[in-house]
Amino acid sequence: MPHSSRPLEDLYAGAALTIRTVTRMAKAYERIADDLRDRIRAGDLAPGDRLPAETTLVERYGKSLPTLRQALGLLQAEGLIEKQHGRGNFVRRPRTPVKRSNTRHQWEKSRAREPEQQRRKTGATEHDTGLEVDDLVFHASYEVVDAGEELAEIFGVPAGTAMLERTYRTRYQAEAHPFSLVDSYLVRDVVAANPDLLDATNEPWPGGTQSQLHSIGIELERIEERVLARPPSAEEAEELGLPPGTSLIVVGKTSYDTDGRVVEHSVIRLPGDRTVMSFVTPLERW
Amino acid sequence: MPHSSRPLEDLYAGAALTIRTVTRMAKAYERIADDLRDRIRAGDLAPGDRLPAETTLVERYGKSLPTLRQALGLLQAEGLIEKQHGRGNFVRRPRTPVKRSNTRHQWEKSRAREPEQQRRKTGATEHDTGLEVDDLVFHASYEVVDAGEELAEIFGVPAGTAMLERTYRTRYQAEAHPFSLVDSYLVRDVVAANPDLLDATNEPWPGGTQSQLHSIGIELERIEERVLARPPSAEEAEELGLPPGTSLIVVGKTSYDTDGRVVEHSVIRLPGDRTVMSFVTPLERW
DNA sequence: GAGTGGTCTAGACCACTGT
DNA sequence: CAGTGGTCTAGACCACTCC
Repeated sequence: MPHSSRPLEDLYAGAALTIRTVTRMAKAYERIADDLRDRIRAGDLAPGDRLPAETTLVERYGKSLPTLRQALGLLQAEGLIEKQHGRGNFVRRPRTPVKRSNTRHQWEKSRAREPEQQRRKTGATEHDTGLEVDDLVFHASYEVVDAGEELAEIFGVPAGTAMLERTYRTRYQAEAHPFSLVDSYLVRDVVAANPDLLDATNEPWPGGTQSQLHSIGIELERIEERVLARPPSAEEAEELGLPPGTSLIVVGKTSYDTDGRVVEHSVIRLPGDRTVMSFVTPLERW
Repeated sequence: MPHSSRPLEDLYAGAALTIRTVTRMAKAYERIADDLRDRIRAGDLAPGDRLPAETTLVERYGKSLPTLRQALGLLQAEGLIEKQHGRGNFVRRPRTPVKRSNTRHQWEKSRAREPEQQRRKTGATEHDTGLEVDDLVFHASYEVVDAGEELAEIFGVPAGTAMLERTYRTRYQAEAHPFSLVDSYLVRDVVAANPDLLDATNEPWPGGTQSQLHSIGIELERIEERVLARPPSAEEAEELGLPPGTSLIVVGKTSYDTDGRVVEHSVIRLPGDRTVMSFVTPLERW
C-alpha cells in the first residue's frame, strides 16, 4: 500500500476504524473511481505511473467522457491522482510530509542568545524537519505597510501604524513548490532600534525571529497559535501545488513578550495534504 | 460582508493580504462563479437565501447547464453555497465556530481532584465554547476491541491487547450535526481497576477523562497532540454535515502519565470549516 | 404533480505537451 | 503533428422535496 507506510497516519486516516458500511446504489462515476482507487492501492498502478488516456478508459468502462472525468475528479480531490494538461493523469507520488512542533519555540528561544556561529548551524525549520540547511531553499522579502484593523487590534496599536511585513517562502531543494507561506508582522518603530532588522538582505538571520528580537532587547514569554483549515484560493493552490480539493492549514501565531505585549504576529499558510503539526502541552504536577 | 464579521478570521482568510493579481482569460464557469460570489459578498444574496433555479441561471448567463453547474461546484467547494437536492441552491449560513484550546488540559487536570458536585457544573468542552451543559447534546458508547498495530505501537503493548474503545459524539442542541467525533482508547486491564469506567452509562463522567484516570490513581504529566487535515470520507462528510470540498481536521491526542507511559490515545475528527484550535506555548524565562 | 437538482450521453472544438 | 486533457453544448431521464 504505497500511500500508507506510516502506521500513525493510517490510524488518523480512518483505515483502522470500523466504519459502518451502508449498502447503497453505486453511481457510475463512483464505481469507476472505486475501481481505479483499488488498482492504485493494490499497487497495480504505482506512484508516478500514467493512467491510460481518458478516451481509453471511456472504452474500457463503457461510459461517456464526462462521467469518466467526474470519476477522475473524485480521485483528484482525494489526492490520489494528478492531472497534467496535455500529458495525462498520473498517480501522485506521496510528498515529503512537513512536520512542525511547538517545541521549536523553546528551542529557538534557547538558541537566541548563543554565539552567531552556533546559531548559524541550524534553524527552527531544520529542527522540525530533521534536514540540513542546504536541503532547503529560502526566500524572504520585506515591506512596510500600514496596519489594517485586524493587525491594529492584535497589536493593540492605532490602525495605520507602520508595520514591517516580512514574507517568507521555504521549499525543499528537490521540489518545485514551497511548503510554507509565512507573512510576519512587527511594529516598524519597535524594530527600527536595530536598522539591520529592516533589511531583508540580512535574511536568513541566524537564530530566527527570536534572535532578531533579542538584538533589540525583547524576550518572549509565550506564543499563542490559532489553527484553522479552509479551502485555498486559486492563487494559493497554484503557489503551493495543491491539488483541487485539498485544504490549506492556516496558523495565526502571536508572540507575547515578558510584559504581555504583542511583539510579533504571523500568518502561516501550509499545504493541508502534507503538514503534520504537533503540540505538546506540559501539565503541572499535583 | 456577511461571511466576514470576525476581524481575525478575515486576516487568516487572506482578505487583508495583497495578492498579486494575474491577468488571464476568464473561463465561462469562472466568470459565472465570480459574478455569483460578488453578489453573495455584496449581500445581494443573503445567507439562507435560495439562488435562482439552475435553469433560470442558464438563461441569465446564456451558458449551458453543465457549465453553470461547474460554476456552482466552485462556490460549493469554497463553502459559499450549499446544494439541496430537490430544493435548490442556498447561500450558506456561517456555522457557529467551534473553539478548542490546549489550556483545557490543565483546566481539566485541576478539576479532576475537586468534589463531584463542583466537577458536575461544567466540562472541558463547555470551558472551550463558553456554553452551558444544557446547550450541548452528548452521546457515548463503549466497546472492547483488540489493539491493532498502530494502537499497539502507540501504547507500547503487544498487538491484540484488549483495549477499551470509547466513542463520543457532541453537538449543539440547536444543530443537526455533531461538531466532533472522538474515538478514545485505553488499555482495558488498566482501567478495569475501577469497574465503573467500563460502563458507558456512567457518561458523561463529571470531570472528564482525567477525573476517570484519577479514580485509578493515574496522574497525567503531559499531552501531545498531532494535527493534520485531510478530505473527509463520504461517511464522515455526511455525519458532520460537511459540504464537499471542505476538509476534516484530525487530532491525534496522546496522554502520558507521570511515569512517561501512554495511558490514553484519542482520534478526534473535527469539521474543518468551523473549527478554530488554539495552542498556547509558554516559554522559560532567561 | 410541479419544480428542483443529480446523473449521464454523444460529440465538437480548444489548449497544452512532446516528437 | 499526434496525443492528451480542458471547455462547452443540447438534451434525456432520474430522484428528491413540497404542495
